Amino acid sequence: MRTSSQKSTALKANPAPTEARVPKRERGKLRVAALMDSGAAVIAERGYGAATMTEIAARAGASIGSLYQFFPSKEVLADALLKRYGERMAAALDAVVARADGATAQAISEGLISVMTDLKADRAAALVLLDARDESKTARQKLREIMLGRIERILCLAAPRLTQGKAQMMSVMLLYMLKAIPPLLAENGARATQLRDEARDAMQLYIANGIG
Amino acid sequence: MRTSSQKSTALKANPAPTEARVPKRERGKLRVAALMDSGAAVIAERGYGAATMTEIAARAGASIGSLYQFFPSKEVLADALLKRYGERMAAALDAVVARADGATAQAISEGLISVMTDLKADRAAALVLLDARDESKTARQKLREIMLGRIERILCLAAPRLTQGKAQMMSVMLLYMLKAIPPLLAENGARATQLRDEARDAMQLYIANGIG
Amino acid sequence: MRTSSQKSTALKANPAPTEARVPKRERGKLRVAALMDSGAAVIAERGYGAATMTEIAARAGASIGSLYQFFPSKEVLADALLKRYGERMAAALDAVVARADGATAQAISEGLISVMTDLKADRAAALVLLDARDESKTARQKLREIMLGRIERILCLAAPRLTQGKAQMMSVMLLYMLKAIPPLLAENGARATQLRDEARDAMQLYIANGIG
Amino acid sequence: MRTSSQKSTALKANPAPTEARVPKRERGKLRVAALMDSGAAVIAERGYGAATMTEIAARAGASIGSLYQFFPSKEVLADALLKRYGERMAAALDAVVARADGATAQAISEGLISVMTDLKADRAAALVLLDARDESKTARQKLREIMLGRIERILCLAAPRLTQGKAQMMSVMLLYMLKAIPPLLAENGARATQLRDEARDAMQLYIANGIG
DNA sequence: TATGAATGAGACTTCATTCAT
DNA sequence: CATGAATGAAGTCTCATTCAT
Repeated sequence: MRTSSQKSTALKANPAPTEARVPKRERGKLRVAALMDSGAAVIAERGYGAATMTEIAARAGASIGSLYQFFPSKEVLADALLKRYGERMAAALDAVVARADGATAQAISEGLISVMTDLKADRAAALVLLDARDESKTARQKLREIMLGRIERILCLAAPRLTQGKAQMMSVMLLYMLKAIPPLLAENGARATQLRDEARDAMQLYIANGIG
Repeated sequence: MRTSSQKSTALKANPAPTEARVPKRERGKLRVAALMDSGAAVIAERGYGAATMTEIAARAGASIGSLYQFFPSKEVLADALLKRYGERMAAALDAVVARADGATAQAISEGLISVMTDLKADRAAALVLLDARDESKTARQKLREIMLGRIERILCLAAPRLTQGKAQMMSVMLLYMLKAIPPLLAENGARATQLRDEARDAMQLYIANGIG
Repeated sequence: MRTSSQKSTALKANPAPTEARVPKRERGKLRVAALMDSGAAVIAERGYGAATMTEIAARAGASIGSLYQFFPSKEVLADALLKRYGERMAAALDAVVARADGATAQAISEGLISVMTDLKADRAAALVLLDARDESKTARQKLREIMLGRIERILCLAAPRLTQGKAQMMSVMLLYMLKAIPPLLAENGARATQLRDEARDAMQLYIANGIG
Repeated sequence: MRTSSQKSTALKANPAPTEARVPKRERGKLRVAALMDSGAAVIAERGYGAATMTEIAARAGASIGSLYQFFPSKEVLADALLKRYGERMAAALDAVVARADGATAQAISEGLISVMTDLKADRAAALVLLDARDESKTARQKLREIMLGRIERILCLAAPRLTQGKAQMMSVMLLYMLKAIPPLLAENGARATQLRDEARDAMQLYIANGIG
């Protein structure tokens, strides 16, 4: 495994940019979007380690040099991907939050599952990234907070009498149940519809029991 | 004294072996065990792609050549690890099966969770392997069958009136809930004990509801 | 900055390319030419198995990575070398074909030997390659056809009454006599001139006898 | 390519044995013969570089340790193989010499070709060895002398008036024609019989012309 | 800015050879 | 003598990253 920079004899090594460069022209924005989609696809398909910058560029119809123009390292690309996923996830959960006031266990369960069912393309990559990179501690933490916070808010809105401790505990539990959904459906394609219901039931039972 | 290249690339070499070589002497057996433990540890720690054969050998106190003596490729080592995990998992689940006749939802839930809580060292590696390698289709399938079959048997023993279809569906659902347990506990160390109970409750509710 | 393994071994990577990449810039073309010359030299000197990619790159003044940029494997380099040799050989023989109409046995013999005497650098490598690699079946076949076809044409032009069967048989025989020439001359440097005449006589006698 | 000994820290490094150990018991002789046959087969099949000591031992039904017992290095095995081939070749040619007195060009030609047609198994390996190893200069030289000397003697016996110079020149030429025979026949199996005659004719013409 | 060539550390793997049992 | 495990140098190949055009 490598950790050290390759450029050992660098003199005034520009302090290694850690952020994606923001494109200024329209054309650049399109290219960045294409590169990110390509990156998500390749990483989801091959895993973080096996995904090569060359393939990512090629699949986006760009040259390797062009890719590095916007994402100065593989790390930066991974971070950008994770960030975009977080934002989209937040938005999706916020929609559930908006409908959570006094909602039933079933509605909540259904809403959460829907969130996990959308955003497919990005999630596959995000999951891969989260447990392939050591450095993603921060990103993982951030994503975790995005999700946990909103789930907790949903629970509290639905059941105002819930103690904070119980709500937190339940949020964590639900988070992990939710995480199991995408693989559950993906790996059991034939019975995906029924399993989706089964999963919703399981979560509903758990939520109803907790809400009391 | 060596003279010309050792590596050939010429002619169709003996078809790369796909199985671990079985040690014939005591020393070899010890080596193999050490190498597998080391392999499980390193893979769990770094992921399949980032785990290096060099580190695996070193951590087992063996030379790289020694590692390759028994595991002629990284793939083969991965397969062996998965196989060992499958056997241990089967044994552990069989013990639950043995106690399943007429058992309560709580007992079953508790039993299954215990299985996932043991075998820690091997499982971490196994999980990593299962979704890091494409080739492990077979291994994954095998492991899946090992677990699904036994979970189904447990459910049927506990609730003889369950239809086969329902039992199968529930087994799949439970399998994915179970898979979520190790990361749930590992990533939330501080509240692991409570979360374990929470998980048990969730499964228990689901089982009880299904058993009727 | 790099973080996790580059080499994957995970997932079915892009199917290993079997063809040399064609350089698009002037610099690349020069490189490729230098690399091929270097490859021919090293392989001729050491044999295919003992020739190392490292040495080939070094002798061309390139880095190992640069070599692999254009020739993604030792095999591919070998194929490219063989292909180039085939093309040059074809051109050289075509020149003999052009002068074959009604030519004497001596002229033909002389012409064929000249062909084998030129192209030295490439041929040494080509010969080594042809019987060092199993996979070169196709290349060998192609080269064989290139030579046999032209030799046959030469014979027919020189002696129109030759039956096709006889012409083919003689072509094969001449091909193997020709193949013996380069080592004959190379390994007997001191008497190379006389041996060249001796060889020409042998071929001339054989051709004259066959042509009748 | 390696040239230096691996055992660098050796203290009183036994001066690296360069000869095959001679077995003393009957069983040992059989084993040595089996190992040599196996060695010839594997080397012929894969080439010198690609032939592995492990496979050679295995194909002879012996362990790697056992192989090294008799042939302390791959080199030594190669030398032994070459030596055995030389002896057999000498014997075969001696038989032709014995019949050479006043023989016709056709008889000589036929005799020489027969020699090349026998000893198949060993020759394939010998040819591979001769141009795969740098060190085989001596062996090659020795073999060359074995053959050249006898061919020359044959020519002189058949045509006492031949000058020594001419006889030598012709011997060299014939040697290379002979060397072309095995590949000629092997690679053109379908027409081997006719090609054999064709080759005999070519040699006969050459000899007859030279003998005058 | 875009392109594609250049670089080299480091990964996996092989195999001649040695040695303890 | 036989056996099979141990060793490690060296080979092939990959890919993130840099740079000249």
